[in-house]
Amino acid sequence: MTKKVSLKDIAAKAGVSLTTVSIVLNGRAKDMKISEAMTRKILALGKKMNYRPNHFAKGLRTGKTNTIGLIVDDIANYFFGHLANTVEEEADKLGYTVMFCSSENNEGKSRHILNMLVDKQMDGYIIAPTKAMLPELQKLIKEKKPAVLIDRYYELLDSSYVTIDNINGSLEAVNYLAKMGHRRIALVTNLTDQLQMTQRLEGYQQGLKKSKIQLDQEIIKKIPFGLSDENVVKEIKEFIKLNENKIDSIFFTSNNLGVAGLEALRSIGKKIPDDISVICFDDNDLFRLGMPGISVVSQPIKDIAKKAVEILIQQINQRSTTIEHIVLNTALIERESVK
Amino acid sequence: MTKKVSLKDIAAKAGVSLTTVSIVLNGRAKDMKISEAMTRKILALGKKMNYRPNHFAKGLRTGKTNTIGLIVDDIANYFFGHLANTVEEEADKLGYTVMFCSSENNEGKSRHILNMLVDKQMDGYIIAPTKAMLPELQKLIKEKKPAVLIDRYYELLDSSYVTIDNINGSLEAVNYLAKMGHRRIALVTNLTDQLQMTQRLEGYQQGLKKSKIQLDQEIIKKIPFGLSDENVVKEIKEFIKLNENKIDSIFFTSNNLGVAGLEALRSIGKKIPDDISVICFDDNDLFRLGMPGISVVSQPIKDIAKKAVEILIQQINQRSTTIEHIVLNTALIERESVK
DNA sequence: TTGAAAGCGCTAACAA
DNA sequence: TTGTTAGCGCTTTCAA
Repeated sequence: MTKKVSLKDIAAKAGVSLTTVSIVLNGRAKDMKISEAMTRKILALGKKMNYRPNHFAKGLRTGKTNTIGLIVDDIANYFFGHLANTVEEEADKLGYTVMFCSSENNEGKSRHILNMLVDKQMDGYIIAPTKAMLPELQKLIKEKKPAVLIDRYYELLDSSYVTIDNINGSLEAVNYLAKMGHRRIALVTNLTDQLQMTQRLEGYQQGLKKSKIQLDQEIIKKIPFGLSDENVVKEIKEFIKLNENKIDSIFFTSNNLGVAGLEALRSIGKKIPDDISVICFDDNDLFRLGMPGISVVSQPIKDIAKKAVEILIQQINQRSTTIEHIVLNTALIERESVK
Repeated sequence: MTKKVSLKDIAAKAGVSLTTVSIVLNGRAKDMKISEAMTRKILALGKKMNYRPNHFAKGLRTGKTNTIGLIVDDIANYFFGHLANTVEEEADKLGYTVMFCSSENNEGKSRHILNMLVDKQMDGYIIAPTKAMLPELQKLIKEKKPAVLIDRYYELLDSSYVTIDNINGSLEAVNYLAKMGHRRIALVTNLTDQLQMTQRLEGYQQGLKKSKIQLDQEIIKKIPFGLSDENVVKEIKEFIKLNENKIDSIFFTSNNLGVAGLEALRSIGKKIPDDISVICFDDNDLFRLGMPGISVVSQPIKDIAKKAVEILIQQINQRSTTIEHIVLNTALIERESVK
């Protein structure tokens, strides 16, 4: 195993002190008025010896890691996977790497990964928060660690966030269904008090009201987090069968629920949109290209990611210390699942 | 900002030396015969003061990070997203965190992220390699850094890998199409010399031979990496239109190509399976739940991930230094896209 | 059974 | 314009 070259090695070869080498290799030669000749010599030596700074030593000394932590629900999920992709891309442009973790919407796991990221001293955090994280998150904010929340936030957490207008997105979905003649609009959502979901429920209710449709708790199904995929499908199947004659359409409040919903509908032989109309919050390949195409409320995933990174890096660089609340708009995409 | 507690702080409070605290907190009290009373006292203090080891100091001293690096083509891709998910899960069980990066099958990016991971001194690497990485990878192997390749490997790289039987998977797909009466089987694959793809091509050729079908280069389409999604669709569309009357079925060699292929087919109004039959390497939600369901050669994603982590961690722990070559089997899933 | 001290590689304050 | 030195927090050898 070839020994790694350190600043000391270079200093020795160059016949100068450690400090000089450090300064030059950190691009501060001009500031410190190191002679051009010296600068060139050291730079060349650094390249020739293939010097790679020791990340630990640097971190230990400066406290900086050039890494940001990203916590999402599930990296395999379409929304979060694509979000993560753009976050990485944007961060990379600015010289940061990102460390992803999936919270799985699970209390223990959430807290565990956040602590772990804090231990590893990320320079900043982009987090789709869970309730279990609240205490840790509060501490983070209090200590003025750069952080921006995504997808949802907590009122009592005085932090920046980037979200979308969930209420209006849902409202539009429901209005659209109503406009197409549907009156018995079922809702399939998650059993959670996470804001994005309560807002989607709220939008559903507002939409009904606006369309003068009576709210019926019976045709609202709330599915707990943490069920296996098969069990989610099962729950939805049972819900649909139970309300077969009471509903004419279903609004799924997420990607995952929608996919499971399609599976459920298929397995009980319901045809979209002939037997039942369907609309979903969040887009994906299945909705876009499946037959029939599923109408969706689509989120500007790239914009969310870009904005989150932008705000975070500003905070890290202290260029801005103001708390930003960004709310982006959704877009209703009509396909063939509503009739 | 509350100052972080260090071993020194605890030592001071406990009235003992730094060393003792370090030993106890690392669970080596028994080995070093530290008295029970002392052990308990320090442990309690550590908990009370909420001691969190400094990752940099530890890493600087020991060279260990408890982090593994994972390089995939694209974290937003179904296959790699799910793979990453399981890798994280498995690694977590063993006390490791994982740092994901997407190579985007791009030369510069590949090399860049590998270097970056090496700089950050991962304890081990799980890599879907690209050609551009070869020199760095070779160095890694020579320095006996734990690493296992996934999805593909390079003969000249003497390293462990976990892959699937691509040749047989493709062969089965082609045989299946032939058995269903197809003779003009087009292939849509990537223009690359990456092993998983050349093997799938090889399997296609073997399948044709076995079914006594003449190979026709004209109905093999190779799409370069790095095109935008729309352009991939466009390329496939043109290919299909050009060969409209010459083909009765298409075999897509990946997830991404299949999705783009479905989009292309739809946009030119070709119905599956009436106008054309389709089969794809790799599964996803669209293939599983779309109408019609797309028949696929499915990979055991979880097993690949688990095996890769298992082998890697063994290497890290020096429990095993032997190079392992794992080749898992695919499964042909028949749905409705072939007639 | 415990402690002192060296040193991992780097940066930055201070000297020269 | 460059060098000396202290110290970031930790582990480990050697000594007591």
